[in-house]
Amino acid sequence: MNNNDKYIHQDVEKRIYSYWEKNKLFRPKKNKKSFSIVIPPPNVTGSLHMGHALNNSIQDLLVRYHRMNKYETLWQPGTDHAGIATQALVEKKLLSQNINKNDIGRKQFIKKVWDWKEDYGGIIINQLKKLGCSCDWSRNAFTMDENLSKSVLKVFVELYKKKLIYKAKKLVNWDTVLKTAISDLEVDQREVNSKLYHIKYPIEETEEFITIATTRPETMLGDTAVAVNPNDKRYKKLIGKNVLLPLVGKKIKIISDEYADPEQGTGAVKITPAHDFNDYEVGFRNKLEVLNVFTEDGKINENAPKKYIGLDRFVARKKILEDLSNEGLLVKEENIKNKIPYGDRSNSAIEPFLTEQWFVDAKKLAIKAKKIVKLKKTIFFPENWSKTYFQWMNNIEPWCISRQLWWGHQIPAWYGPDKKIFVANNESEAKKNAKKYYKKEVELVRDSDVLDTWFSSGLWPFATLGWPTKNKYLNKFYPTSVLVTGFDIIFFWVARMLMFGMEFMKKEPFRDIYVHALVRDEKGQKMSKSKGNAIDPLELIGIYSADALRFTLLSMASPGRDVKLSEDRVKGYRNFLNKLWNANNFLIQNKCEFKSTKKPPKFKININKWVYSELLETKKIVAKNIKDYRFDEAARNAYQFVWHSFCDWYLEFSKTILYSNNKKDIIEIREVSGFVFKEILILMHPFIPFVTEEIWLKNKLDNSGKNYLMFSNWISGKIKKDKDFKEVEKIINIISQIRSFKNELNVSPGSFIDISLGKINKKNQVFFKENEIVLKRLGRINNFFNKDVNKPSATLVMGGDLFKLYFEENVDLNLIKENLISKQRKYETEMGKIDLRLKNKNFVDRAPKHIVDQEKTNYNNLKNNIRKILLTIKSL
RNA sequence: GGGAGGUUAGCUCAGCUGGUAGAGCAUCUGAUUUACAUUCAGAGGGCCAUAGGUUCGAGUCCUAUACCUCCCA
Repeated sequence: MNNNDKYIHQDVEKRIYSYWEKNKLFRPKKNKKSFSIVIPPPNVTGSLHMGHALNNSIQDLLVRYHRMNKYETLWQPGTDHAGIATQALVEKKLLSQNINKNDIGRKQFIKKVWDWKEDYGGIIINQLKKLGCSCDWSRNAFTMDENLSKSVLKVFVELYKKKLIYKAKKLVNWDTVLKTAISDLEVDQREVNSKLYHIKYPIEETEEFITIATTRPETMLGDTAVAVNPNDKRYKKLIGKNVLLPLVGKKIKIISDEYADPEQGTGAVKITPAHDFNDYEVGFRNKLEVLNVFTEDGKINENAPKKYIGLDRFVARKKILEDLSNEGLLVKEENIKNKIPYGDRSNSAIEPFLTEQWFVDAKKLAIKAKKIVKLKKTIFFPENWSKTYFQWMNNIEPWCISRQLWWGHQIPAWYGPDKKIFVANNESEAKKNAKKYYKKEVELVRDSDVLDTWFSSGLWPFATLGWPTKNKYLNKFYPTSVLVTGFDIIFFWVARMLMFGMEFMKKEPFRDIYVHALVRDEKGQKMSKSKGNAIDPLELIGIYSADALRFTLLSMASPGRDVKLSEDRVKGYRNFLNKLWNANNFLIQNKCEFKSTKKPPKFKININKWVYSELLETKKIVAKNIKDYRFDEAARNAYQFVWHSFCDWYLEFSKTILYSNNKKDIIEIREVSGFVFKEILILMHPFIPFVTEEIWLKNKLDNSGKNYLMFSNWISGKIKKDKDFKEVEKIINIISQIRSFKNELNVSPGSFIDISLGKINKKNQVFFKENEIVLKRLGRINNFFNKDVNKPSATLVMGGDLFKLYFEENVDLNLIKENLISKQRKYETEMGKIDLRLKNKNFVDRAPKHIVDQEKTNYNNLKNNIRKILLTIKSL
């Protein structure tokens, strides 16, 4: 065998991909029905990880399947601008060149970001291509593109007009490293080991103290009250009195509020409205002063006593504890576990921080978005995710959308001299409105903040299709057919697309939402770079091929399960590609005919009927499983058919004819095997596009570009399981039994046997004669005897008939006996079970008739088998 | 605290509206002039987490319990 016949995926993938691109095969091709998917836009700074690989393998399967089957298919690709991540990355890069972004200014900085994007923003796109993704790259979108930016402005302006966007001064989650507000979804609550400090606050005009417990003593500088529960007897008499705030020296009141939990800590809590969400509420109810003692980068500000000003919050904590201890006010420290909010980008502790920000009234937008799912116009797969969705939507909070960054969509709000807000699509429009309002020209200042990246991603399903401009794409492809995504962004992204889609398109953005699992390592650990257990998909592609990786991920994508990826699986599916490749080699060597025709050749040989029927059945079940989003099942069905039915059985059967002198039959086999194999390429293409395309082109099935695999429809037809089909099933059964029997008797599998047909019925005799060649070759049988001969033999019971087998080598009679006896026992216990069932009157009366009949038949068959076994044992 | 999911062969997982427990990998035994050693044939391996219940019949439905994973507060 020469090397040209090996499948070397490294040589193939690049060439095949550029062939697809060159022929513009990823663009939608006109058709009646339409199918569309928008890609979950990967972060422009990102690189392909296993989650992407799974997510996009699924999408590509769906897209290729529909594209092949008469759908005008669009897979809309793109990336998002990842405000914080990208800004941080470019900032860091500039700093390494000793450039501070504040020195070059906003405009220059943004230019630098665009430069960076030009150079590196395409990395993940190229990686998706390596995976084989058939996105329409001519439509590649970016959330900062002109068109998308226009949509963002329009949405902002309209929501503002509808009062669904507003500006407010509130406590927000503040990232002190990135110096920006973030939304509550971007906050990670992490359990950490902390200390609970018990601190005595002296009560005014007494010698007494009230002891409060806190994990954050540094915030006491901003305390404006101490709260106790109104029902807490211990503290009842103290309500209304003042305490002297230690270290600060000012008087604050002891108030009563339900928020104080008598069971927690000491039952008395310090209230710091500016630095705690709960305290803020308490402060609001009790009209307390809101005193901010932090700066935007987490240092103590000038509202605190002088000695603490400028200290970092954690340094201040230490210092304050020291000072309290010196004054004898620190009662005790308790080790506890509690949850600390962390920013998911900066990994730093998040501060509740009082600022003015822009908010979306998510509660109102959620109404229609909930309804559409409730009405099942949009359906989650697996359905259970809708519960998660509703739970979040029912408790949705205002969404903080402003970010104190430069990179992103700058908020289209301008301020007049008196801070009056003018929201408009552009500056001149804002100016016009201002002039109307002030009755003269005034200087306007634009809001310097940008919008949350998810705000623009929320418009993805229609903005990428050209909205707000009306166009045929939007008409054709919105609502999109299905969204394929991980459950971790149901809130971040899916819910927001549903809200915006319903508000602006009045229609759901997608019919189905397929939620897939997370990819974990083989031990079930979440993959992460920091743990070092991340498997790089590109590395696997390099070693085992993109097809192998895709097939692995698809076959493991069971609903509701995490995907635990092990390299062995990928290896196994690489072997599968090799199998396919070699089957093709075999067909070529045997001059099988590859024709692009859709019409199957005429055939009458039983194995041809059998394989054709199996093919139709496989296509049907695979198509059904794809429709049901059961990619694991679909992959299994396809694998089973190709490897076992086609390669292991059919091709082996076919050799009996191909190597014979029967010219007519040889021609039929050549036609049918070529036809079925061509259909296998079509069947497998959505799963393993590269190798199938390579074989397709190698066999010139493309008809010089007139017949693209990518647009070849799947075959369908009536599955016929006639007499011939059943005959082949029987052949398989008999051969398997002979092989198994030999094994049990320690007879070498390569040896030949003779079989006596002497005592079997006429029907079976005819069957054996008719399928003589096949049975002889695959069953390794030399002769069929018409009568029993006088030679040592073993008896095999197959399908209720007794066959005498004569071996070349000596077989231990005891072994045969043991074998038969053990079989007999097995049958007997089985019979016992059935007998018990049949004697149960309740069963016979109540179970459906066909079940009872089935049991009876089984019983009789077993009985018959045992009878024959006993006969044989006797004869030994 | 609220919610979701999981527990089936050594490992990773299927198992639909209840009707004799399956696959891949791994293991073991064997094969080899053959399209493929990235191969082929065969075998062993299961109290379906536990305890109740419904049912003629439960891996499957119901109720508890235990342990694991995740989400929200």
